[in-house]
Amino acid sequence: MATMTDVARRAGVSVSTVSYVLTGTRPISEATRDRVLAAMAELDYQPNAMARGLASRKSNIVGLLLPLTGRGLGATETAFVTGATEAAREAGYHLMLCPVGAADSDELQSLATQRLLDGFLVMEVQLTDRRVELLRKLESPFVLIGRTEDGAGLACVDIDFEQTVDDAVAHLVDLGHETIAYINHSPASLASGYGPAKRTEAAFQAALERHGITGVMVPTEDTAAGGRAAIQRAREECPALTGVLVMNENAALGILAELREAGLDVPGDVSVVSMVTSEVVADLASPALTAMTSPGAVLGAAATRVLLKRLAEDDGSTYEELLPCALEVRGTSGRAKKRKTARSARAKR
Amino acid sequence: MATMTDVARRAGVSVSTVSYVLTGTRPISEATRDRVLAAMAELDYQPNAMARGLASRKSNIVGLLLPLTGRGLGATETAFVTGATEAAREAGYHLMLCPVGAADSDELQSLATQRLLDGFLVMEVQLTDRRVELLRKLESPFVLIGRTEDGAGLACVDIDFEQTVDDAVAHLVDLGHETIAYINHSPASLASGYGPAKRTEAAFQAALERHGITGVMVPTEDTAAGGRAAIQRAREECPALTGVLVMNENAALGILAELREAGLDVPGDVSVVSMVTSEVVADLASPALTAMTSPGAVLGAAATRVLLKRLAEDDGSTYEELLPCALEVRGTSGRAKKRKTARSARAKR
DNA sequence: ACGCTTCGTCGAAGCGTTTCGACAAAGTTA
DNA sequence: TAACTTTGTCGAAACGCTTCGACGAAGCGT
Repeated sequence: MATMTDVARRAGVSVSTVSYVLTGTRPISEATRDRVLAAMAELDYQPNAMARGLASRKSNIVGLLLPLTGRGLGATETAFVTGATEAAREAGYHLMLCPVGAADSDELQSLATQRLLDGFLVMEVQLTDRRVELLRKLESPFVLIGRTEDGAGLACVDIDFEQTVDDAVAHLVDLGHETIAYINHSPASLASGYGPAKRTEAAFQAALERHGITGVMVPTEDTAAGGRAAIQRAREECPALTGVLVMNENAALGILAELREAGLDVPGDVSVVSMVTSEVVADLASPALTAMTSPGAVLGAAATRVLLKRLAEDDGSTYEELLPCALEVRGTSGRAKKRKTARSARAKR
Repeated sequence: MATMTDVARRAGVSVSTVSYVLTGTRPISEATRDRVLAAMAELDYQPNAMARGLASRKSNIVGLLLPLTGRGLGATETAFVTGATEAAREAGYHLMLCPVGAADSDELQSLATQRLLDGFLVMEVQLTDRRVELLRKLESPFVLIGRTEDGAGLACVDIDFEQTVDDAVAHLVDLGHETIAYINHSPASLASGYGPAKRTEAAFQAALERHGITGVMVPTEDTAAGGRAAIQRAREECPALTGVLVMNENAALGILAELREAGLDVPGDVSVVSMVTSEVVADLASPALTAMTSPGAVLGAAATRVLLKRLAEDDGSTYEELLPCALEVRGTSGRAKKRKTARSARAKR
């Protein structure tokens, strides 16, 4: 393994000169630069990352903090990871996967103090997240994917849930739907203050009022079975519903199956729109799901770029970037049936 | 940020002593160890990873090589990554994601030469993979997830495709199926010599002969739409089929949908068994897929442990570990219909 | 009481870079 | 032409750790 000293000797210059052509920190004449470059090529020289890191106190590695618990990652999270990884590599950085949940502060503390990582990308952010306080205390640069309760002094990149709900509801309203169910995440995540669940809940209520239509909200587990149960319950509570908004890919497929088995046609009788959904899963369904496509990879890349920019400029200002999910109309949404129920519904009271 | 010198001063010992209590390389008396430990605690000392790496020429980081191309990772690959990450962390290692496909040798060359990583986990291995030659040439320890044509001198961990096919076919045969279609990966991957596709193809043929039953093999794209097309074609080529084996999760869902729309009941008329499938996707289907559950996380963990063991023992011997997929009977497989076709089929000739 | 090994500790020499101050040589200004 | 600035290069001091050789102090057999 050739070292910088070898290169220097071969090129007939000092090591510092070699370092300068490598880093571009000081001007070097065309002639010497060429000699040095040639020597490097001949020796197959590659700078030693550790030595570099030690001397410059930066590793060119960023850590991706994500809880690796239970059933593993969904397609959206995965896209996020790959997007971040790609973006990092394009900027000459590396990405380290750190299985660190909101709970393991010790783990994070030692990670951040080890000086192995230049900064952090934080996934699965809770509304109040101890990792955030900790990182701030340790003065480690970081960017959140998601948002905490109070975003002051933080940099975050997130999905624009409000906009996404608005767009989804608007789509259904445009199609003539006047009674819509919102199948949210689980009661547990709602109770624990999981951001996306809370935000979309509020946005859904607001959208209902704005459009002057009615709806129900039913929380559910993130599984196909959960979706089946939820749509049953929604139809009991609100038999007139013709539109369904689902916050979860897995539940969405269950809903489709349940509706089919109940003899209802999708989108003929009921329209289903899936929120924050990956294209792969949307295409898995039959018919393919009309969905708000989550910008997974784009989000990951955006977060990474924000972090790297902050590292370069030593910038710690507040920053927020929200990306909406794009409506992708596929096979599960269509015009609402004519409201022959209007009269009978009134008669019912 | 406290350094080792600070700790040494505070504990009234030399830096080397501190180092020894940290690494355990040499015996240290109970008394001094305690003093040093106390000093560390008081100063919130954390060893500097870079300095450590430089001095010891090991980083405690392993790289995970995976092509990050196109549609992103499937659930199985994702499980693999998380399994590997977890296993690494448990052993005090870190995991770096390296988007390096079989093509980017340059990228890999510099990665390996930089001395940033102690070893590599190689995913998506081709039957002849340039990364393998390169890593071997550079004398970087590595473990394959998958297998190359010739495994001599290599360490690899892989799914036992032969066993998995055997088990799946046996399951169908036990249920009385005598005509089975095998929906494999795409023609392109077959042509490029993608290991799993080739191996399962051969294993399927062998299983057919062994059981004395008939079957067809149809390659298909890895999408729901691909699955639909494939099952149509399979039924044209072989109208008597009652059992289907699918090599792809996404295609499996398409097959289910297509059969349903063709008026066939699953598992009443046709049984479907999905190979190398993640539980999440299997549960997404209605009815839930009978599947050979891929040991994603377990595989990832196994590969990591093998790599770490080789790092520790400087072992470079040939090694192969094959893990089968476990049959998980869910809702898409059942007894074959009585063969009233037997006579008419014979009459046909 | 003698030479032995073993134990516990220290000092110093790296590990391969970056970075700072210094300094000739060349270029610029007045 | 004197007095500066800029350009290009060098040497040496970090960076924070590991590891090697050395060595006094015990512990052991004889």
